[in-house]
Amino acid sequence: MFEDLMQLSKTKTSTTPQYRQIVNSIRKDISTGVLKEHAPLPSERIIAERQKVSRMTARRALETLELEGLVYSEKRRGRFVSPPRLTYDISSMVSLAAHTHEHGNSLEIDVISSSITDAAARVAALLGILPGTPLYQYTRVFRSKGHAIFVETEYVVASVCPNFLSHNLQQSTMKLLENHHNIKTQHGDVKIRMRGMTAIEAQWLGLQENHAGIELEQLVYDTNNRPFCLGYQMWRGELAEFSARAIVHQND
Amino acid sequence: MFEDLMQLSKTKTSTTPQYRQIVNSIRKDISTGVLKEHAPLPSERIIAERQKVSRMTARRALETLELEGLVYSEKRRGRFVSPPRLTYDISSMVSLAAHTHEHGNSLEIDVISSSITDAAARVAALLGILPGTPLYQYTRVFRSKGHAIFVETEYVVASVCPNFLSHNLQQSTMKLLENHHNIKTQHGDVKIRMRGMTAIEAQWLGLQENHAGIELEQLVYDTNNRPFCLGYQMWRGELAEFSARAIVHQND
DNA sequence: TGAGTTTCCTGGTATATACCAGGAAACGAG
DNA sequence: CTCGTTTCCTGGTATATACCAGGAAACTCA
Repeated sequence: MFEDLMQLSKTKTSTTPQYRQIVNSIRKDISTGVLKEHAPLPSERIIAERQKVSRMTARRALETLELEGLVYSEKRRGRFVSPPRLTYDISSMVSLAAHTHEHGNSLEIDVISSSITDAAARVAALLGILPGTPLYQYTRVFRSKGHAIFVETEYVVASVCPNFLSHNLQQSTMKLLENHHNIKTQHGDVKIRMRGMTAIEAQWLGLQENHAGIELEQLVYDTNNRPFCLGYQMWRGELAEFSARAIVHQND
Repeated sequence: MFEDLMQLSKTKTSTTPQYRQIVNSIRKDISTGVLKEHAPLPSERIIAERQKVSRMTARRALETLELEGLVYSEKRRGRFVSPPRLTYDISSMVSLAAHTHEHGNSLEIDVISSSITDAAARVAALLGILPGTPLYQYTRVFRSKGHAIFVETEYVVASVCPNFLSHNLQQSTMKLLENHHNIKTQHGDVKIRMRGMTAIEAQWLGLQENHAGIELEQLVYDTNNRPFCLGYQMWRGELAEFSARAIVHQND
């Protein structure tokens, strides 16, 4: 199945570590299209055998490719070539679903859970409400062509949108709130940071624990300048790209 | 030196992998302040001995903490506790140096290299100029309290700012261009993505190759809506946090 | 004292081996 | 043909060992 791969001339005399030579060879196969997106990579054992290295060395090579973002692994299924990144424009807070639809990539949304809860201290502080205030809370996984991209958990102040959970959550929250509850979004404060995934996040996305990810925290304000929605998105780091426009001087 | 650490009761019968138990114990030491920022962690060999595991298992634990961003390693010097993240506001494209100064963290700037070059194809395309057009190019490392935070390479169209390199580059580029060349920044298009560091980037920051980082690409436009500066910042992923404000509806 | 060398300790690379758990495909019986 | 079992293959965890290269501190000689 991989007869054409791994035939590189691994220079024994080189000072480049063996695992890095394997990395370079696979990287080349990916960039030249020999290995296409979502294609399975040869297993650790196969690489070890072909390249005449120990399995641990082959493993190190594959883990390096994961770190670089060229490869992702699904728990005990194998490793695969990462597809191109999906750009998320944080300046326009329109629905990502709508946005990608325009560009030909449809996004599927799985609702993992939804409930009404009491605000925890940290969430309450950000939303400017008292701890214990009722909130709608729901978690959704976003996929493209069946492949999970990110998982999102949102908290919406319950008082502003009665019966929120009776709606179909497989759509943009901002549009839903605008259409059904007359809440218009004014702006959102966004924070972006990198971190390893928790066990549960990795499970939602079908990845292994500690997969590198990018967390996007969104605090959304209505036209009264009051925060009404707090969201946390956890993106697969190798798939995410965020774009924004920073305005410095108004050009009149 | 670490007598007080690592005295956890590693539950042999638990299904939690041993290396994860070590991770949890160290994580706790960090969150409770037993290990403070930039404090050295026990070495792989020490942990192996103390915890009665093989060195490779201890190593795995430490690498997991690096993935989580709680720990960073300097090549062959050891591993250290990561300091809190530094937030960079991409909405206001004021100098990061000025911004952090207000908040009490001064930033040191090391100019690694500076020169005048011809625009490569990719750079030219983004700047909307012809390949081969003269550009000023310089690379700077930004540090806080002696610790490297990110490295930046910028390309500035040479025709708009003669003798650019004669200025002291240890300051904000935007302010320098505004003060000395009358170029006012109108806006910037920013892209943020995660990726492993290249060998040279890791070297600049004193980290090991493939350290997880966040790349920030900035294309800066003047008040004539013409791009004049392209910058790439490579941040240590565990130290970076980016904030932005997305405007949806104008509130008049 | 001060400059050069030596020694120790760090992580980096690498091998060979072992067993486990879970996904998936092949197989086999109804 | 379909449902359940078995078997194979995947990565995940873990050990014990070996040698290398480079940072840093100690040590030593002028």
